Amino acid sequence: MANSASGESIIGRFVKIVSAFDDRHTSMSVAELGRRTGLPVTTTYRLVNDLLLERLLEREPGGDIHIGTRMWELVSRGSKMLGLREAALPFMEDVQAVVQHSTTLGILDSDEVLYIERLGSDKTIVDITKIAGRLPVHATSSGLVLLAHSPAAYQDSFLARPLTKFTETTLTDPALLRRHLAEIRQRGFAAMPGVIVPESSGIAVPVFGPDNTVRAALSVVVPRNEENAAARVPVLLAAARGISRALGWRGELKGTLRQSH
Amino acid sequence: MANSASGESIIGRFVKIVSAFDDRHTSMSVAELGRRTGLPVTTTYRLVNDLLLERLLEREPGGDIHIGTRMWELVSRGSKMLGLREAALPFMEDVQAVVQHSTTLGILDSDEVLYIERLGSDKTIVDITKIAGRLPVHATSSGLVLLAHSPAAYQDSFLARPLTKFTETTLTDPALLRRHLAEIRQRGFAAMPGVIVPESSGIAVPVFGPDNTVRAALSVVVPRNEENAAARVPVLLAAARGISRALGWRGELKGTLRQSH
DNA sequence: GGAGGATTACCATTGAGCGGGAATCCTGAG
DNA sequence: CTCAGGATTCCCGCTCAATGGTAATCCTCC
Repeated sequence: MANSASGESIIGRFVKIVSAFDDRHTSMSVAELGRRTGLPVTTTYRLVNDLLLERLLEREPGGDIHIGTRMWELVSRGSKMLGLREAALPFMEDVQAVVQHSTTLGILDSDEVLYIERLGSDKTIVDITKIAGRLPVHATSSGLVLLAHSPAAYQDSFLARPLTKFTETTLTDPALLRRHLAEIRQRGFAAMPGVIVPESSGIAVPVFGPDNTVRAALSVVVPRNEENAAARVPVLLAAARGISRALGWRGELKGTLRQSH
Repeated sequence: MANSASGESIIGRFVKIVSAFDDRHTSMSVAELGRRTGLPVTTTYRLVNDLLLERLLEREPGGDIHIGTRMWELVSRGSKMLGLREAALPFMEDVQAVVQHSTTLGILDSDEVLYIERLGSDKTIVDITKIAGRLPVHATSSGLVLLAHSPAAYQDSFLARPLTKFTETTLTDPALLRRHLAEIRQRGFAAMPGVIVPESSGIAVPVFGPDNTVRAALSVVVPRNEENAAARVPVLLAAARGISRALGWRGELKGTLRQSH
C-alpha cells in the first residue's frame, strides 16, 4: 500500500507525524520528529516540507516545527465535535459555577473515554483528565456511564477482555461490573470513588442524542472525602438534559432503558 | 509533485477533502465529496478508504462520511491552540458573565482574523463570528487590534492592498487606517461600530505573549446602539492582562509601544 | 577550530497511486 | 414489479512521484 520499504502509505506516515505532537511536545526539530516517528531521515524532511507547503505544519523562528493553524482550523470547522461542544458548553459552565470542581464532557471512542471538553482546572484535587486526552472506560465514572448505555453486544465484548486494576476500588470483575452497569442505568448516574486515582471520585451522567442513544457523559471530579457527593447529582442531571435537548433530544421515549440488555 | 494527472500531491488532496467539510456540511456521501473536491471519482473512493482505515474519516450508518474522532483528537492534542484557549477560557467566562454579550478570542492568520474561541451565542444581536471561522482584519475590532500591534513591515504590506468596504463605517483608506491603528495602540483598545455588520459594534483589546508580542485579541460584540460601549473596556483590559500573564507575559517592559512604528 | 548534530542536495530505483471504464448495488418513482 | 439514475465497488495497465541511501553543507556550542 505504499512506495515505502516499510509498506506504509503516506496517510499512515502523516498520522505518525501528527501523533508525534502532544500536549507535552507541541513543537520539535525535524530531526527529533524523525526520531520520534521512526521514519527515515530524508523521508521525514521531504514529508515535512510538503506539509509546510500546505500549512498543515508550521515552522517557528527557531526552526522547530509545530502543528499548523490551518490544520486546526480545517479539522475544527468540519468536525462534529464542535457541535457537541457548543451545545454542552453553556450548561457545563453552569455546573462548574455551582459545583466548583472541574467539569468534563467525554465520549466513547475506540474502547476508551475521550474527553472533549473540560472546565475549571482545579489544582486542589487530583484530576488527570485532559482535553483530547483518553482514560480507560472501566476506571472512570464517565466511561461506566457510556458503557452502561451502550448496545448489549458492545458491553459483552468489552467485558470479555481483561481489565487493569488501578486502585483498590477499581472494578474488574465482569459479573460485578455488569451489575454495576445495571445500577447506573437504573439510577441514572455513576458515582465512582477513586477508581483511577485514590484521592478523587467522579460522578457522571449520560447525555442523549435525538435517536435516544448516548452521545456523551457529563461529569464532575470531586475530592473523595467529600461529605455527600451524591448531592451533586441533580445539578448534573439537569444540565445533561439541557445538553441533550440542545442536541435535538425530545424527552425520554418509552423504552429508554430497553436499549441495553 | 504528484502521481496525479493534475499534478497534486496526496497531501494537497487530503487538504481538499478535509476542506470540503465545514460547519454546514459535517457529513456527506463519498460521491458528493468527490464533486465538492473536484477529484476523479475512483481517486476519491480510494483516498477516502485510506483515510477511513486510519480513522481520519469515519463512516456513519447511512454511509455518509465525516471527519473522524481520531483526527480531531490528534490535531487538538498536538496543537498549540489548546494552550492558548485554556489560558484564555477562564477569563473569557468572567468577561462573558459581566458583559452578557458574546465574547471571542481571535488570532491573526493568513491576513485574516481566525476565531479560536467564542462564548455566549447571543441571539439578540448580530454576530457573525464562529469558532474556527474567519473574518477580514480591517473590518473587525479584533483584526484592527492585531494589526495595530503587528510589525510595521506587515502593516505596510497589508495596507498596500485594496480593502473591501462592508458598511458605511468600514475604514478602507490606508492613511486613515494608519492613524486609527496609532490610536488603538495608544488607547489600548479598538472600538469599531458596525464595520462589518451595521447593527453591532465590536470592542477588542490585545493579548500578549512572553516576548511581549501580540498573541491574540480578546473582544466582545455589543449592540451598536448601546449607551457607552466604552464602559466595557476596563473589564476587557483586565481579562486580557490575566490571559497574557497565564501565557507567560510578565508585565509591560519599557518599549512596549515601540514594537510597531 | 573542530566535533556533533541538524539540514539540504543529489539521484537511481520502483511500486503506489492513478483514473478510465465497466460491473454491481441501492433506492425511490411509476 | 420494473426501471432509471445515482452511488459504490472492481478491474487493470501505465507511469512518475515518492523513496531513502549517501554525501555535502550548515549551524552551534565548546
